[in-house]
Amino acid sequence: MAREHPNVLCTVDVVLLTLRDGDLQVLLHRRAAEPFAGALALPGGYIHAQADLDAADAAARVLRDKAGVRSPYLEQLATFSGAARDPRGWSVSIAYVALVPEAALPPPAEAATWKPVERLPALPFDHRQIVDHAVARVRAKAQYSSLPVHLCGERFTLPQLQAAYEAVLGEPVNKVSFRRKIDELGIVEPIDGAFTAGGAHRPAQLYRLRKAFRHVLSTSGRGLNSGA
Amino acid sequence: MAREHPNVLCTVDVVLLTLRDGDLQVLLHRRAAEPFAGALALPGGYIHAQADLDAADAAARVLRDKAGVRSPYLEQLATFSGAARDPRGWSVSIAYVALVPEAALPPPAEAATWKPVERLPALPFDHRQIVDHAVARVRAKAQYSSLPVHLCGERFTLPQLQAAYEAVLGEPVNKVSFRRKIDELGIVEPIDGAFTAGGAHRPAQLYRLRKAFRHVLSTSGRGLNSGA
DNA sequence: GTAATAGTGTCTTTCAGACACTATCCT
DNA sequence: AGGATAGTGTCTGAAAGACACTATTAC
Repeated sequence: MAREHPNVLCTVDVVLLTLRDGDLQVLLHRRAAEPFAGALALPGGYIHAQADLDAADAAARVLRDKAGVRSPYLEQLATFSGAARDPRGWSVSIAYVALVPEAALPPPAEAATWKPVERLPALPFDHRQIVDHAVARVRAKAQYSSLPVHLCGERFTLPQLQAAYEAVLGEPVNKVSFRRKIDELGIVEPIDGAFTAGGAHRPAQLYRLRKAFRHVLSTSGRGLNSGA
Repeated sequence: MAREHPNVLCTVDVVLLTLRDGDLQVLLHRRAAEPFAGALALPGGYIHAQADLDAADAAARVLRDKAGVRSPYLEQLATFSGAARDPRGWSVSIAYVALVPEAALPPPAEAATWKPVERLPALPFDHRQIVDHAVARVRAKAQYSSLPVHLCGERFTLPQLQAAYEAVLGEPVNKVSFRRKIDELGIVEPIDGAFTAGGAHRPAQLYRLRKAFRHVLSTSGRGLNSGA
């Protein structure tokens, strides 16, 4: 039975997003192999049935191997499929979105580049569509959930977190409303006695994610992110 | 290259939902083949690379063949994968949610049964998880979009539409707020001069979906459904 | 002191739910 | 007339944004 339908290529692709220079940026990887060898594309690869527990595991492996990133926020985005999207044949790509703070990134590998999602180069396959889909998802979830915290480091101030929301949403947000919202979401807590220092101004309270919200590996969609 | 990773089973499964007796119900299909022959499960099947354009097309084919349903509202749900979910081996199931009005259903085939999503029998594979995921998705989208209109027929009254929302959400909704919301969503229009008749009470205005919102075949996630 | 950013108190506007009323059919 | 459901006008309370104020640092 299983041998009757072997001719579908099963892959994962990952849209890894971070905040650089105030922009939401995506990691692109220069393809070594055909098709589209030499072109910038999303990091991705075949599912390894022998090694991967499931598709999320495969996506995590791709992130480790191609971006040097471990245990980021990882969420299933959607699956792109069909006869036309890959010249090698009928293919399935299970796409994931991953968020990492810039500080958690390793020194950039030579085959990899960051590009702002608003100024993307031409991408092979349907990768442009996948990135757009990812950005739309992250934007939508920023409206009602705490998703953008995963773009901040382990310790962050509320103004930094607000800047992360603003970068994702692409527009300024009201400070008072923002703090009210973060407060009711209840997903961050002040670090006792920890403040920023150095600026010629009042120091800011440092916060961290509450324990229950660290290491999120949601299967997909609306997860545990204390949505409204 | 393609021949190196052939051992992943590619399938689609469909959670077909409708409104029966005031309940949200899901179509279950009695399996003819092993594994789990004779058990009730979600309608699904292998992707046919020769015949299907993409996974959504495969899902539509499954719905035609196993439920006799044509061109319903069809939306990608999520993809379930891994070594453990199917005894035949490492598998990928691209799951879809479909909504149909009860009136658009053909006479029930003998291998198929409807079950309320709140009183499901035991299901094989991870189908229980898939159904729960689908119900959660439909509930979430009912909060801010016009999704439940696809459970109503071609012509419907606002009280009927409200009942559809209430069945999906599992709780009563405020009549005034409901009508305000439907009005701002702007996705339905009154049918000029068409009213219900027969009851011992005031007739209700009949509505229909606006042209732009018919035949939705969203790839996934938050689509064209005029979300808020 | 001033400049700069952090953090809060409060007013106003906007929106959702509650309630009550009117409208229109049938018997 | 009276019962039943459809549809609307309006009040009220909650939540979101605007604005202005206080707080704490460096110089």
